[in-house]
Amino acid sequence: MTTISDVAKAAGVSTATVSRVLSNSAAVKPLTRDAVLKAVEALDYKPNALARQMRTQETRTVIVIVPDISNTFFSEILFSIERCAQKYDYQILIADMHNQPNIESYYFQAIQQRTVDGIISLSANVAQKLMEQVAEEYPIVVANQYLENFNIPNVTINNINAAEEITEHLIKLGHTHIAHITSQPSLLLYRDRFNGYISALAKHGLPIDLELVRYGDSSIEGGYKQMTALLELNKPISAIFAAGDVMAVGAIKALKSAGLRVPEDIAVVGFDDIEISGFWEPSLTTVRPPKRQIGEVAFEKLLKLMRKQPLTQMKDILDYEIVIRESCGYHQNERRFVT
Amino acid sequence: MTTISDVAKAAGVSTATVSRVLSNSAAVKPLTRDAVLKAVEALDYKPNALARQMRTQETRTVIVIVPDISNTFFSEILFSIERCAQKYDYQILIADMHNQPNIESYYFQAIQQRTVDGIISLSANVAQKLMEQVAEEYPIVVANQYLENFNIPNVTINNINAAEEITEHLIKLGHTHIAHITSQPSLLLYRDRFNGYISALAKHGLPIDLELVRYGDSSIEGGYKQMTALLELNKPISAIFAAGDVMAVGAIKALKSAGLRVPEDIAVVGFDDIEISGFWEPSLTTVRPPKRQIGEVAFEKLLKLMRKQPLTQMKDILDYEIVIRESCGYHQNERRFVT
DNA sequence: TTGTACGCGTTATCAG
DNA sequence: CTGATAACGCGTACAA
Repeated sequence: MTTISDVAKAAGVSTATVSRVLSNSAAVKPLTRDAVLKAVEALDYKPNALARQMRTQETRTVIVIVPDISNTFFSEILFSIERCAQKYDYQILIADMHNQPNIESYYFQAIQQRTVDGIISLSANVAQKLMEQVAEEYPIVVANQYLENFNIPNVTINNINAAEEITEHLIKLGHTHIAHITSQPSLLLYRDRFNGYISALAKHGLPIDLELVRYGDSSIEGGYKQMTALLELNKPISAIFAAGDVMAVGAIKALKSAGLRVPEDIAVVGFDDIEISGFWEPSLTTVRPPKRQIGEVAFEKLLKLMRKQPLTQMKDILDYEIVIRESCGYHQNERRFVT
Repeated sequence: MTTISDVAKAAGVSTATVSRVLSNSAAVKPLTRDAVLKAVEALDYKPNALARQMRTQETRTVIVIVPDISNTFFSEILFSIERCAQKYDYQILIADMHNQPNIESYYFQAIQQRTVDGIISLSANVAQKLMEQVAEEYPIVVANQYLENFNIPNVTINNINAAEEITEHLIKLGHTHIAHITSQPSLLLYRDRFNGYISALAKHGLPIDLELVRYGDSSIEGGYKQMTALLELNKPISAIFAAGDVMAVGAIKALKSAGLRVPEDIAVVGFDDIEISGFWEPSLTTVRPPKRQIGEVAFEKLLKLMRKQPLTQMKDILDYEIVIRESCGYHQNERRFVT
């Protein structure tokens, strides 16, 4: 392994000068500079990043905690974070939780052990106190998700409003019996979407039937099972609001398996606007969070924390869009109930 | 920041003893051991991983280079690598190339700069010489992909055979005009699948028409466009072999948009067996590489390299499966041509 | 069983 | 503009 002192020797200068040349940190006479660069080239010298990081006490690496990397919703946000990081010359380390709760705490060690400079968590499925405690000492931003009375820099959308709005869209299309398919109620994100759904029903004087609210895995399989359970209730249902597109896709699959047409027999709307939503049949009406912007704002926020600059605001609430496609049956108004 | 010497002071011992306790590297009297652990607890001491890594010259971190993390094919392999890494107490760093060529070389720096102990690349879209040169000095395993006369530890399946077999499946179903949708011919992986396709046609004395072979992005969009181009040829085509499920899905979408039925009017088969393939309509007949095993074998191989143990074999060729579902129209034999 | 002291490879400080 | 040298925090001979 060739070190900086090997280079120094070869170039006939001190290690300090080599370091100066390599980091452009101070003026060096062009002649000696060339000599150093030549030696670097000749010896194929690569600076030892570990030693540098140890000396400077920064790794220029940020860890991103992702609930489930195989869900394209997250990989899209991740993409935007990566691009942003690249711009500022930071590396990204990806931590996949595979949807298991409380794994964040494991990754928090990384920052306490100085192996990364900051954390962006797309998950908040964790002991809140621990998280806030770590956040007091280290740069952390939570994006997409959040907790109650949350005292950590945070980037999100208003899930209550979004859920209410898309539910109202169904109501305006004439639906009065709308079921809700969702996931882990331990996540405030899902509770907010549930609350938006309830509040839309209430606002329009529609009956609320909690049997029409099902909880399951946030996966195609999960959506399929929940939808099947709903059908087995044999209650009148004319529309479904799924709290995630992945579950919506599973629900549509279940409806088709049961011989029902979407949206003619039952309308379905989702949340997230993942890639396949536009390709699915029928294409999915859904809520589109500003994925690119979420990533950018989260990284810029983290950057400020890492640079110990003051945050202008703790919480950024970004705008979402309602994307109307086929699955809500926008173009038809006659409704009939399944049983 | 509390260091090991803070702990030593608090516990009334030397730093060496603290180190011994923390790493269980040597016998320590239970009494002093307790004192040390108490001090660690009291001061909330976390060892500085950087310093440790610098001292031991190992990071226990492996970087995995992924062509496109939003393609679930790769996230499934990744999952298996992660599980394996966890077992051996290694961390995983994910490098997403976003399908751009020659980005691997950027990540090769990571290993040359000692920031990771090894590399698993799920891509081989790069200057071969550079790769082999780096591989001579550092632990690298290439999985899923490979190059010609490849002198790097490698885990893969026999793509030629798999492509030939699934093409033959179409031929046995009565198809004589089979088109091929594929991607970057610069990748040997795709050239091999192409060769398997050609060899199946040849074996059965079917005419080979290179106009029926289309190249494009390995994405839903890409498959859609290629299929559209194929239809515009106005040539008789009764089946499609897509070199990836993502493209197959796009092709089916295009066929449906053109008012054609799959598999009744045109049959489609894919490659990879990604998650949605089983949920798509029609569900996809495809080749299933042993994703879990690929990850495991790759990691175990890398482990040997990192431990400087001898490799029993350079190249592992694993078994694949042909998964028969709806999109090939297995249950019907009458064929008719479009146009 | 424990402590002292050195070195891992780099950058930063201080003289010159 | 350049060089000598002291850290950074830890693990480990070696000596006790």
